[in-house]
Amino acid sequence: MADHRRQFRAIKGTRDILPPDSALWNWFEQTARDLFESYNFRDIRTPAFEDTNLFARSVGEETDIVHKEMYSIGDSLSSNLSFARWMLSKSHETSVRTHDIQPFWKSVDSFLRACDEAFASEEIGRKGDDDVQCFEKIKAIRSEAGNDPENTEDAAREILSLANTIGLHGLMSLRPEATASVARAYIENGMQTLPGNVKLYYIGPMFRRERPQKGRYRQFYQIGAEVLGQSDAPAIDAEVLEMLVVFFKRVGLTRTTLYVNSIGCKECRPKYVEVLREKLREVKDQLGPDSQRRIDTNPLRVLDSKLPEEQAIIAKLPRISDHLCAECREHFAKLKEELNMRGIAYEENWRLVRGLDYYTRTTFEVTAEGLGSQNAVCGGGRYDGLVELLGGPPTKGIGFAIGSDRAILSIQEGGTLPHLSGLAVFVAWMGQAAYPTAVHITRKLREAGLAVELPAEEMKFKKSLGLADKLGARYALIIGEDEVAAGTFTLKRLADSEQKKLSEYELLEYLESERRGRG
RNA sequence: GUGAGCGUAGCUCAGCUGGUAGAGCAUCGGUCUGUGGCACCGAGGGUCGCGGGUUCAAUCCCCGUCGCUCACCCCA
Repeated sequence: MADHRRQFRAIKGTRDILPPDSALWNWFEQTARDLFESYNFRDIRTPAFEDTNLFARSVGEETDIVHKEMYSIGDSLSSNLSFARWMLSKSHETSVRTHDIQPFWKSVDSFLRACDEAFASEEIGRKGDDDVQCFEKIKAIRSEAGNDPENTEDAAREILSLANTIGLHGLMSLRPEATASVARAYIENGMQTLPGNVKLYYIGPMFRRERPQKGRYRQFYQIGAEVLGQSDAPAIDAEVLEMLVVFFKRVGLTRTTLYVNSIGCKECRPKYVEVLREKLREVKDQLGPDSQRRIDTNPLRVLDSKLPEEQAIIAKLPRISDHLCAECREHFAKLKEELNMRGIAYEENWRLVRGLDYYTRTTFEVTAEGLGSQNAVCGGGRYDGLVELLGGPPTKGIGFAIGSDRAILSIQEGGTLPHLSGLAVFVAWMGQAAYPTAVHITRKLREAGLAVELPAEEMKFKKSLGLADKLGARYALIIGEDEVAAGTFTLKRLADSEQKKLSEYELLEYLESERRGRG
């Protein structure tokens, strides 16, 4: 018996994309394919899940993104360990709030015990050397910190980050993005030996364990492109941006804005971050609690703050454009020249930053209308450090990812919707004598590439036409006694009721040319 | 993790200081056995998200819970 209370429903943050929306999605993705191929990008399909460490390393292991925001499966160590780690981060939060470090040390001890047990279990063969090293390190820090209460804060943070890396061996995660996967595939398949720059694109679902909100899902879809190779010529960046702009134009997403910035390289950015941090400390008491926290954790993110009362302060902060090294400044200037030459409209946004270390120089973002606070439909940038970070040869890279969910939402909320052709022909047959003819001609029409609906059961003629109308068919093909006797078909155009008698040959000719006319 | 708003038919919603439910659209059938869109008539479809409390009586009031939505945090 069906129990309404226990009906299955899509998991939080996931959804069904149904017709007719799914046709819009297919068109959206096909438009990307066609366009990207014309820029000589090629499709790459990587697995939907990968070694957790791939994502952990690319995203920076010190962040808690790994444990909070990814879907991970197959933990080879005991769930005890996961629980102990969770307790550890909880008690750290509490310690920070209450300024009482004692509960944290207790959690550290029970975490170490959990490690001991996990290492000693039958799964010991699967633990990594890294795990043991981290384990020993935590032990060392823990005993040291007891003697030096000055540094407990730093020690705690280090322990947390070490703890987060233990037990990741054999752990797999659903991909939260695809750049790391593409970089991994590039390395694994020796693609650096391919001629020229390697230009790849991908289309598919990604997974992040975030609270859903407007345009934000736990399973969401991205269309991305990456250029990997030896060159970091600004023209590559410009071509990627051109392709992006053309894409948004082609899908009718007109009210978009492209923001561009340069965040320097590993030489100049750290210096800027320090300058920024210094300045932020000076104005600390004028900032909200979130921004105050970011001064230490991620000063660049302060620039992102949306709080109205902070805007005036942020406007006076030092800008990275004044702190770029000569090479980066040159690269950015050339990029802007290229964009102008290509007639690409953009806005320079010095507050557009990316937090992760492997990002270099060019960053960009596209925002669209009608999306509430989640208005970015595309983000990207240069990541010259990533491939090497993942153990590959020194390689330059740039790429972007378009959030399809949001982009399509924006199209639906004010863009120009494409006219997507649906059902071409509804075969309105009546009388068993007409049925074999109906089956035959239906197959012929389908072979010619037309979408055809053939009712499985005989219907009253009026119903038949009514259904044809409701299904949105462009034509009704009428086959009854008269047609069978005369060996012809009656084709009725539903839009204007125009009707003509045709032979099979004429019918196929007519409908095929009509189809070609529709593109 | 935090906050706010909302849960009544497939969809959009109504429901009066509390008297165990309605409309429009959609679906199906009929008027209508060779001509759709219109009109008219009819039908199916609901333990009013779930649990508890107050009450003679709860869709309505109270508490809890689950779900959805939006925003914050985060955003690779």
